[in-house]
Amino acid sequence: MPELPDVEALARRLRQRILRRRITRVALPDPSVVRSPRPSVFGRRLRGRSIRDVGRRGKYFLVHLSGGLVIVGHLRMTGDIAVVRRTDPLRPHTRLMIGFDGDELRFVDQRRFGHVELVGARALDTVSGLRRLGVEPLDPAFTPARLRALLRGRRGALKALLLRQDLIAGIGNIFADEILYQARLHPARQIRTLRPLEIGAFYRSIRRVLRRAVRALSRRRGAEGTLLAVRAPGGVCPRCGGPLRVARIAGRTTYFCPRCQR
DNA sequence: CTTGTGCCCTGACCGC
DNA sequence: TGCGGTCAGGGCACAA
Repeated sequence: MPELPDVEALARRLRQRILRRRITRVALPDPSVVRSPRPSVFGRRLRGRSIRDVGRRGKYFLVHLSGGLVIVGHLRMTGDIAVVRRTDPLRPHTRLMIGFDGDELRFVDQRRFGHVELVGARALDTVSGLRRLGVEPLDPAFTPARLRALLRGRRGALKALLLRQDLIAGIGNIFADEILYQARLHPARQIRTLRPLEIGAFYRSIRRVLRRAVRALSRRRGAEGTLLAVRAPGGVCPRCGGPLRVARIAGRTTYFCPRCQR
């Protein structure tokens, strides 16, 4: 589930809850979530440090610690993080706990695709995956000109482009569909056939969809009047009322409205 | 360069 | 109710 808006909302929530707090305890019910260093070292390195900041890059979350260390993590398909009372019952699939006095950060992940690693702040750009990420779509650096440059000379479907983390960071299957829906562009539409007006609509849709989702998720609100809300077999287009279509595009299950999206 | 496949895991769901 | 097959919103390596 987690894409850029989810991870951004998570980072904001964490910032409110654990900023400046000191780690007193680390537990690893499933040591395999830690990529590096070795799980036994991981806990020892964390204890005693305090949280300096919590950030995000693409779908990765970054917890900056005192002493120039950073926890880099990815939630993949089923990961989630919550800060709860230390006495609260453990949810199933809890993989990692980081304790502060009274509270505890818990990394829960049913499918065990998610992971964390601990790196020096200086070495952040050596983290594979993080290193190859493209532009942040909500950053001022992502301008219409930047998007045009990204599209220039490129072939393939719009949906495939949106899913490429090395071009634009943080968009996953769900929001790719939503962005194309709002831009009224067909997911299989070829990049090189886009007209200037459509590129403009594409750009605005990327920004608008992600920004609104960040806002909604940060307030723990749902999304209304969107494809998101009706994304299910038998779903109906909120705009024209016609049936949605499901297809495999760019290797992913794709929902779209064949009438509204061209 | 682009697309497709399989894989890492677990659980939900469907049809028989 | 039980069983096996299929699929899932990510990312990576690899092949064509």
